[in-house]
Amino acid sequence: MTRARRESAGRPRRPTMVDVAREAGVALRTVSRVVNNDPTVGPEYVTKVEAAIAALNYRPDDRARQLRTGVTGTIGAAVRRIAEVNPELAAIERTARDSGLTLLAASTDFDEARERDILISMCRQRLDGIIVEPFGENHAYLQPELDAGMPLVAMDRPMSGVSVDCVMSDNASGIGIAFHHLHRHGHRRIAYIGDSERVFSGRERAAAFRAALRAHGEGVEGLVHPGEITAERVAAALETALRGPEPATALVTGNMDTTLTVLRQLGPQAAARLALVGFDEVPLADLLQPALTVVAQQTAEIGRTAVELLRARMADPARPVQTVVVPVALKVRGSGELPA
Amino acid sequence: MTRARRESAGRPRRPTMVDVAREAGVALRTVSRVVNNDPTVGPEYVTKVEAAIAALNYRPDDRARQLRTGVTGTIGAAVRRIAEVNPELAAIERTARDSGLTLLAASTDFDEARERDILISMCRQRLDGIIVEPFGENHAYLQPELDAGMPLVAMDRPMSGVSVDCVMSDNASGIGIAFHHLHRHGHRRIAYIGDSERVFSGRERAAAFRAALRAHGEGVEGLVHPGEITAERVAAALETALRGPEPATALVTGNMDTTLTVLRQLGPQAAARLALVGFDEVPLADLLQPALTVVAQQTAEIGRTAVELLRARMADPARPVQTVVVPVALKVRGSGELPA
DNA sequence: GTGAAAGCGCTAACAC
DNA sequence: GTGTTAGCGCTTTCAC
Repeated sequence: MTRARRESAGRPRRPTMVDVAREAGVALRTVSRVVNNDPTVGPEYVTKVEAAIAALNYRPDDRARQLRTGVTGTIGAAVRRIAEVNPELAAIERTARDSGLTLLAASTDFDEARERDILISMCRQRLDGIIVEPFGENHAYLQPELDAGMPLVAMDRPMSGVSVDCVMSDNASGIGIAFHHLHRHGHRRIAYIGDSERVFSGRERAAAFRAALRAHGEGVEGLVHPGEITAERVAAALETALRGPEPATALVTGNMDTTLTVLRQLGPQAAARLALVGFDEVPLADLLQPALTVVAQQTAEIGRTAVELLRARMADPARPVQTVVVPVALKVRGSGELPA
Repeated sequence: MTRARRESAGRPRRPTMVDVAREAGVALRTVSRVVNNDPTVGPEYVTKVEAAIAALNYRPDDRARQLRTGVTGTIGAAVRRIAEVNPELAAIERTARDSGLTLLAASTDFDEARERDILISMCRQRLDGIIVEPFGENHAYLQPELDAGMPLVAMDRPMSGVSVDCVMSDNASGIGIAFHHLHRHGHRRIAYIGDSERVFSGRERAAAFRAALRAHGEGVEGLVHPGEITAERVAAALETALRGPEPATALVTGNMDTTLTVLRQLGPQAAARLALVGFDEVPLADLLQPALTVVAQQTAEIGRTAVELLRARMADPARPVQTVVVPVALKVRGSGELPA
């Protein structure tokens, strides 16, 4: 009766294994064996079953298989942005695919509530594991899921409130490298503009820059400008850094958004004269004039490691929690080598 | 016994509705009602059940719900690249979310076999619908899925071998706009470099460019260069177009990859002198010198429409197949307004 | 209003 | 080797 109802609703019923078994004249179990390539099935049965499958256009229902076996063969990635340049995500996808895992990717969109919705939904779907580029400030609500055995790995930033595996860049070294590169090219007043210190990486990078200034006996005043990345805030920071009594001759930007905002605020002429090293790779950096010197994160390595950590956790839920720090690399292209 | 085995394997068992019902001292059905916010449950039952849920850290298993109800609440997007700038995908995600649908995004990665694997896998998962940016040349293998009622929408390109809803840009108009813009700025020898004519959009755009040339009484020889987008091929095309006896004074590029390859091949100085209009928006187009004039696709509109078409198809499997053509828009920024 | 029982489509015991 | 049976965790008839 259920069936009759559904058919009359307009949607054609899909054949199930039962239908295939009847069509082939074999038992349900045999069809299941053929579908799963069980080598212990007699070849004549294989032929019969495959014929029936083709005749009915049968497609196994993965949902039922997943419910029965308990595994989905799918891992989730909750990143701040899919649909933007995101080499970590690309590496995650590649690595997952190579491991025979399907990737379910979703954007948290810099929204704490949305991040929570997505993570909870992934848990309800009983995905085999989750990689998250955390955004929210408190993830204690995930503790029950972790207790229930859900494998979870943090990428780019650690999580607060729960203890999970994590892979991230060596932010402090990257800022140090940028500073020293400019210093070596003769600059003595070097300024920093970057993300808000409410954000983990913003905090780490601003602190590392202050440390670099102090290590060279320089004062900090007027040179370190963390904060929201808006045109107004960045313009004000540039004004302070470059127009004061002791103007900076070089600039380090703390992430890609900052770099682009700075370039747009300065305009092509001024930008071409300012020594600049950006943290994070920038698309088309090589086409700008001068081409942009950056400290690049090893994004492919980060994404790959995230999947490796996740797989290790899936294989052994009891293994100790691990944090992997990936080194960064300076890409010398021109803007960072301008003289003072 | 099964349970004991699984527990001994190290993975803690998650509580099910049965456990919640026992804990709360109510029937299974009542727990289901509470979980689904059925308003006909007595308030004291709601309290008891919610207490039990909290006590056990119960999370419903979506797989079981999906199997039972037949719907997943999830649509799939098989695009050529997630993890690259992909405004269509961003719009799909936004629109899907606004409709209460989860998005499962996967990269076909310009690989026909992979596209096939992904689409078949999405069908096996019985997703509620699929949006595909088709890459392969023959999708007849999807016919059984369509017959079985799987809603499917093509984006950016039509599909061959099956008849499905489609949303795409007005390629021909876009090329015409680019040509006329350069023509209006005094150029008479205008060349075209673009994607291979094996690709649908490459075919449409090259044909439109030839038509524009002819409409202005110009010859075609040496001016139209469709083909693979490699540094060598583009360099050769540039050589032919710009260094011949009648060198072109302006150039139309057929997609983003072509535009970037041309800019890299020319180098900053030569690029700054060539009148250029690109098809497709380019990241950081405003930061180049001169800023890049492009024919931009209305990507947000395309992604939104793809979801709308899919939802319409899900609601009414019998509705006639529809193709939506979205207009393009010229973005005047500098490179396309250089004199001859 | 609530509760018992059937069943979504599949896989895994177990006997044959 | 193959067939029968139970059950994954949930929703949904139906009687109460």
